[in-house]
Amino acid sequence: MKLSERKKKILSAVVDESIKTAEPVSSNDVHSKYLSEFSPATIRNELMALEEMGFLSQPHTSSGRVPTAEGYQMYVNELMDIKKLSKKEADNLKESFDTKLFNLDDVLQKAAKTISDATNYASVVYYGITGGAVVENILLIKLSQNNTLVVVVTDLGVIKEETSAITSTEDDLRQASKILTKMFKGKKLEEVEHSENLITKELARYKQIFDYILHLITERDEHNSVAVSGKDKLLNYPEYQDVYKLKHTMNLLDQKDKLSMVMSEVPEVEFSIKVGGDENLGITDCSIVTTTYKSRGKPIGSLGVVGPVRMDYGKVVSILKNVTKLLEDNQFFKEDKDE
Amino acid sequence: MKLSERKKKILSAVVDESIKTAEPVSSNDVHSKYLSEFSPATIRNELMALEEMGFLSQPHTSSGRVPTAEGYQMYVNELMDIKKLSKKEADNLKESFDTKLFNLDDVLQKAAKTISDATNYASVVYYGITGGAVVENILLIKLSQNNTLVVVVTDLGVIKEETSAITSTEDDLRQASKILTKMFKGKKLEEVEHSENLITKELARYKQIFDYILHLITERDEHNSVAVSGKDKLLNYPEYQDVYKLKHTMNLLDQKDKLSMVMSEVPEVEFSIKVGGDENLGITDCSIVTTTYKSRGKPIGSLGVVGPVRMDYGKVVSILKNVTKLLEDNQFFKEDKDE
DNA sequence: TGTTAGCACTCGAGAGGGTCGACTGCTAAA
DNA sequence: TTTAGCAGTCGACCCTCTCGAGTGCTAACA
Repeated sequence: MKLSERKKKILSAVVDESIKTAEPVSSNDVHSKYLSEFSPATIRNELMALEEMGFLSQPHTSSGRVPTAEGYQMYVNELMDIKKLSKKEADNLKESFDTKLFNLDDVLQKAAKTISDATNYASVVYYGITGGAVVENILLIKLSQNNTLVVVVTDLGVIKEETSAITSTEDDLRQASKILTKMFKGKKLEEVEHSENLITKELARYKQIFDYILHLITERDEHNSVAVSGKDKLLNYPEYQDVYKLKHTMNLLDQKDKLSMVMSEVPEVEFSIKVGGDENLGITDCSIVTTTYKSRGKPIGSLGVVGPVRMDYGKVVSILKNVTKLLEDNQFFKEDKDE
Repeated sequence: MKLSERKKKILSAVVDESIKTAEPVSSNDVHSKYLSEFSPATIRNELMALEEMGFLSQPHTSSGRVPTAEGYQMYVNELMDIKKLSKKEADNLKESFDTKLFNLDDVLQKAAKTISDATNYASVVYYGITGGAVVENILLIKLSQNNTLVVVVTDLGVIKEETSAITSTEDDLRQASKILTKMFKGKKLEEVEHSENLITKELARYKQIFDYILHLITERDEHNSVAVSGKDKLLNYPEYQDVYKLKHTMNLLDQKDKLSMVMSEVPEVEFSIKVGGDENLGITDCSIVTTTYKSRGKPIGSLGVVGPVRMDYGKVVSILKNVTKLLEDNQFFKEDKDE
């Protein structure tokens, strides 16, 4: 569907104004605030055409126009200009995303919070598209009689948890740590996950520990690979004054498995922008913008923003671009690590 | 203010019905659902008297009655019967509050989630009324070139965090760990917090590490001692269909410092029930039920529930009682620890 | 042929008015 | 002291009317 230059300008104007005011946009609004070179009557004719094409709709006969999902989609695909962040905004982002963290979950959570604070929408950060992390070390540390701290160090950071399930002696722990590290060093997490049949004779003693580590890695893969932040921010938008819709979108943000499905798709283009949700997944009344981040040239996870359909896509895309860069420059995702 | 037996029964009925239906209660409701031994006219007379006393109010002249904050307060102070949980409910609680965790933050978070899930309101768990935790061990573990895991083990569990700030050698770390453990073993966290002047000659080398541990302990005291769970549950109550009120209460649950103030008060009675919020702190449109939990006979923290004024106080109190018990029976809070 | 002024038309928002009925307060009898 | 009876109140709901923002159409204009 080809659009004339003028139609593009007018559609852009309507979308921009919609994003700003959350109200239907009249021909006069477009004329006075965006395109004074065309008279309201001309604009009206174009609006009619754009409505016919499915990009705009009227809440009722004598009201202004509102973009349809298709209208927004056209906007983000072809019309939108991505605002580059000002130096100050970029610096703020950088500062807030302090990269000193060395725990994968913490890094994800921090990235999510940074995005949410910068965009003022809810955000989702996902890790695990191809599970890029490689085991470097497995530590077992006795904390007290019944508690052992298990630390799995990977090249992408630390996964850890303490437990009371392991009651071995310190000597045993040291021994087990050595064997396990030797066994798994250099392997990807999902390789570890599927190595139940690897219990050798020498490892049989440490079956309890082995099982725990499998459990730890599996569990984190299933549950802990999605960080969500800023759900409450949705409260501020007029489209979510309707508590019913609010609940719908908030519920989505609580369903880690559904989020995983959305976030693990790797789009062909840099950004996937699902305007109005995803029919197949039963997601409505919101838009989802996602992009992937890489380590060693391969996508290993994704960043996303969830907000009203009337989202400031230009700003969101720009912020996601920045945070992707910050994340990829993080000591653990960078290709040329100084080790 | 003394109430006749009959007035007590009627006020109880009005409050119970209000909690159930969230609608004004008529004399007929009370008569038909609670007290058929009195005629509606009699009940009307009593309702008038109770209104005069300030326990009830009418949204408008010809409507039923709604309890005032004072009405609820009277109810919780003198009239309410605390439902004992059924065996099954108690078992469910116990099961969901699995005590295998050995990290203070995790335990608090788990307790908060247990309470929120059981009550269907938002919950807050606070630690630090008198800071009961005593240092047992300080571990410094090299994870990679730039990353050291710092673990502070106390008798109440683990406080830990990893950092890239410490770049000492493994030998140094081992040494520092020994010195620090010796120095702080048996001390309370707040004693550690105020020991900046303790840098001895032998410790001077490890100033970086020392500073980090102080930072770690101080920070957790300031920020990480409040666990909140179930904010979203508030969405389900009719009083929060008004997004403005919802925001107000959700904001409260985000302000950790304000929550700390509320949660660190040790009430004289077992339960503090603030009906309608707290004027001094600017908290309105919600009720807060709190109780303290103990370790070694001393209160060290508190559990709380935040919900609409029309809260099922009886159920909440009962659940809090149960969780307090579960928490105090946790391996780390128990007096007779098997160490 | 594309653009624009003029104008009749549409429809939601908001105000005003009327009915209904739930529930009250009062009165007077039991 | 309790209760039946009843008039009175007021919100909820519905209908109607008015107002005006914004449209679509037509005819004139560049």
